[in-house]
Amino acid sequence: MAVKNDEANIGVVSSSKTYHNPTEATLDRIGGKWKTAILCMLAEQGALRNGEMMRMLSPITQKMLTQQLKEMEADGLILRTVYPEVPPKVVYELTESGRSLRKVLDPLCDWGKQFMKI
Amino acid sequence: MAVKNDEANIGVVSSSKTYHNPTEATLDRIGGKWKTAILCMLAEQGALRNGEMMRMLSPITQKMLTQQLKEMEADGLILRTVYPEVPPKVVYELTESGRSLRKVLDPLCDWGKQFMKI
DNA sequence: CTGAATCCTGAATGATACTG
DNA sequence: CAGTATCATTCAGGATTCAG
Repeated sequence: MAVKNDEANIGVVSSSKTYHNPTEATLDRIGGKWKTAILCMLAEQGALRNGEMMRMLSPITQKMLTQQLKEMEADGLILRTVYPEVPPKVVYELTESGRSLRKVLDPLCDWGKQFMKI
Repeated sequence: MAVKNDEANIGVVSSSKTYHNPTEATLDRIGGKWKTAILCMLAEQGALRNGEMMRMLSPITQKMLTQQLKEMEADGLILRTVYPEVPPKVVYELTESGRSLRKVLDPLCDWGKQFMKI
């Protein structure tokens, strides 16, 4: 997913893989275990804090939430804003590119509804 | 992906997970490393044989191709037809459900084009 | 409150050899 | 031609602990 920090590739936003078709490039960016859930939440709620997302995505771990958010930030899908307060306040929201994913997430969501048992 | 053959779940087409949202149900079915590539090929070509797909997806291994096809067949996305000939002839094509994935694959493909370098 | 740093396990994928 | 069967490897994901 996203970036592999080997020596020759530090800080590079997008790895230089070769895909069989463009769908694989998309899945590389939204295929993480929690990414579509996070993206859908942010699309609905607008902007959220770490703690809020932790609760909504339970039982996600802090490590996974942070990791998935970081990767998506590096991929330009999410904007992370730190407010210099005490205690710390950090807010996450979709970027323009992240919002453009709606065209992808909506069909993904529609098709999957036939299997939902919630 | 697809089925987990533990004792209580043999032969069940769809595992009984609980998802945070329907997108995860979709990704469970098309998220394998080669699945979208296979599905797109079949959507374009109509029907293909094992050897044809092996060549088009190179460097996929025989094991992975068979495995991904089996899972998608179990999920009702692909139809496998064996012609009783010598040498053997087996043809794969999309089912109705598989064809309905076009609504998902097309947006997935469109969005990913911005990252293609081929 | 937000998040970094380690360590660890299992699933997913791959290499290779064999078969009706 | 179209697979199976094993073994090896890699890597995403998870548990736990520490920090500003």
